Amino acid sequence: MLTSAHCSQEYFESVPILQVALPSPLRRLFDYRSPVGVRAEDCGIGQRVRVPFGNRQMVGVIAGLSDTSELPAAKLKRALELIDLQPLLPESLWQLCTWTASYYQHGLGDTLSSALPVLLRQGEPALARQDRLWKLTTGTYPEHPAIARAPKQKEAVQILARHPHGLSHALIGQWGLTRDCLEALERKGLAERISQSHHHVDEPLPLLREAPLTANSEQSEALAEIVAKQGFATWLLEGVTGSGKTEVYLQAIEHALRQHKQALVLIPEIGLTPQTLERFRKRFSVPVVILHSGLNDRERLDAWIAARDGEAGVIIGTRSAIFTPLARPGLIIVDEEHDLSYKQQEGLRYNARDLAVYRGHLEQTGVLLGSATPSLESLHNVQRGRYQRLRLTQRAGNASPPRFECLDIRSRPLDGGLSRPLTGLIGEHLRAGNQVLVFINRRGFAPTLMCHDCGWIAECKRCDARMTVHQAPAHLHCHHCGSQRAVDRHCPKCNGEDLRPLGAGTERTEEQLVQSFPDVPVMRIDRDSMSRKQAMADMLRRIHSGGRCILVGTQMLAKGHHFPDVTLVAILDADGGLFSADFRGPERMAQQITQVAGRAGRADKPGQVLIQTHMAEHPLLIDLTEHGYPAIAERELAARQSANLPPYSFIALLRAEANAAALANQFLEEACSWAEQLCTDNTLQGIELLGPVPSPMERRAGRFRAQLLIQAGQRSVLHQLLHIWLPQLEVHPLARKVRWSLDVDPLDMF
DNA sequence: AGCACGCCGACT
DNA sequence: GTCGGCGTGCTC
Repeated sequence: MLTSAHCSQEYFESVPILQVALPSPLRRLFDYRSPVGVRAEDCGIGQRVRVPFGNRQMVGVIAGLSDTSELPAAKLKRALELIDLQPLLPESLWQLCTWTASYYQHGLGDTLSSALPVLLRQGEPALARQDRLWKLTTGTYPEHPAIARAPKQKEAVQILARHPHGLSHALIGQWGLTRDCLEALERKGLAERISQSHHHVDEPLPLLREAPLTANSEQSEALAEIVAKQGFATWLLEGVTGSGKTEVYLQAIEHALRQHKQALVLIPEIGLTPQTLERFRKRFSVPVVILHSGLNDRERLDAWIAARDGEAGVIIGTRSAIFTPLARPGLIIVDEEHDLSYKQQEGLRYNARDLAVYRGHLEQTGVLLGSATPSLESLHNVQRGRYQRLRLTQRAGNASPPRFECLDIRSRPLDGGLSRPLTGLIGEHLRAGNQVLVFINRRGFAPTLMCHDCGWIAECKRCDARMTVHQAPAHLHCHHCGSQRAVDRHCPKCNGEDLRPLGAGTERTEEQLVQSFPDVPVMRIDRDSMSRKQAMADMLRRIHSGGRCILVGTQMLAKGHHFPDVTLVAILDADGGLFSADFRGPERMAQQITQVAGRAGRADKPGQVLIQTHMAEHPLLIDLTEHGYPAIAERELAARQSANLPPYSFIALLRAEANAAALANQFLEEACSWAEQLCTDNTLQGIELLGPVPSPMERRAGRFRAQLLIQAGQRSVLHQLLHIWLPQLEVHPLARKVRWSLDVDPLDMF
């Protein structure tokens, strides 16, 4: 008979090797023996371990178990601690992460780092804190005399009253409550803390706090389609601005909640408008968790746990929220699916919209993509029958769509970017007591500073770019690397003194408008004027209080907000998108103009959109003004097809940058010839390697950049190549001297 | 990526 | 004599 000592001895011999994914750019797993005293059956895939790595410690995730290791036993270290006794993520989310790592050619450890809240990466336990559940004491009511003069506490009582089973401490912030306030109630004997009963009573609490709006026929039709479908389906909800997409979202969520499921809502980065969020909060009585940038690490983890454990009914967040685990996944919504902020532009370059669709497939839920200006990728998926199209064409209250016009500004004088006819038109709208929105996609005072004597232009010392002139405070600013310097007083080339700002940015346009309309408030909205927290909220309040005013701003104006009193939208310079180096230029331009135009007007005040251009005969502008975004989308899709560009082909972009141009280029040249070789050896058909070429802006922040485009007719072939190519690139001697990255499905070519 | 080790220039 | 520059190599 074996003694217990023998037992444990035998036991440890049989403990498998842990293959651990670590947060390091090294795209491989590291083998460890299990921690002292941990039983084999307690170690499983998806659990975190703390391990020694080099001379430091790291938290990693077990990604595999094996009986053997390629490493000699002597080199194997022992993990220090098993952090989780259960997998951290539900199976479907684990699969989403491993798929993401493989699709975007990124290390699993690094991928998990992007997917997990900071505290979990640091080894914090992933359990809901048990001890804090706030609840009213029996007999407490909102009109209790003890809180008659404490409005905050009164509100807290009202909120707690809606949570008869207790409100988790983790969520109090989400309901706008503070710990202090609840503790005050506790002292008054009105509220108490109970320990969490982990079994939620599935009592049919009222789901809604307020009744849904009455859906119009189009909304009802869309909802009927959504509700009818069980399991995985992707819908493209194409709705002009003001057609009530949000109401469709809300009612689709309601349907998911009624089935005791959760809904995940992705919104663009700047789309977090307080008004929209308030609508979600107001509608549902289930906890609505909002992952906004103001959360600290602890709050973020609490929200994550609330989602994973099914405590939160609706989870709203930006790009990274796609990795929030759900106990009972029911629906994923991606609002403004065309928005570029869904694509991460560094490190793990994932596209949250695309991952949402894959996640829906994994979890067998519906995925609802919404936009007034859908991406060509999504429209193409509709054509191929992969997505179902749902349309909303009527604006609320039968508001008529804005009238589009182009204004040819060739040989017309411009003051601060504004032509005389436009200034006249602005005056008319203001005299009618309306508001005007002026869109100019350029911050600062002027994009160029030029010497009038010799033609010298102020350039950035570290980039192939011009310095933008800013006023208040006056300085030159490079928008590409952020470097700043004082405005030159003399031309460094000819010593002349006549240095002139050329062209217009938001500051100059604002200045001109103030001059032209001295008695009308002019409000500038761009990154510089909105840097103060709350600045945006203050500005919006002023605008919504009505009365004539002029809004001048960049894209910031174009996202999410609606300005009902605006009757004129002026787009000062539409031409940028017409000769962009990027094949997506026209698509972008059409989306941007359509989005800005959509900010204006309502039923009783039809809107007008005026586009200043030097290319009034350009077919793109004509199509856009006469037939709107769908016409442009159709035209551009046809162009992409004949040029064999995405979405009719699949691309990846290998970027490299180095202190010397030759170095980056050499790396890409060699990478290119390896790829050619691999294509021949493995008979990979239909792959084209374009480049390497210098990036459109070759020098940026003092580094030289170049790129190599890989294009394939089939996605699987592209990925076959990437899978064998990347491990080779990684060990290339030059790979350590240049900064390189691979972008699968790049959205811009810079 | 970090972080060590390692081998050559201007300073207490 | 040291502090520190970044080249090279490793992380189970």
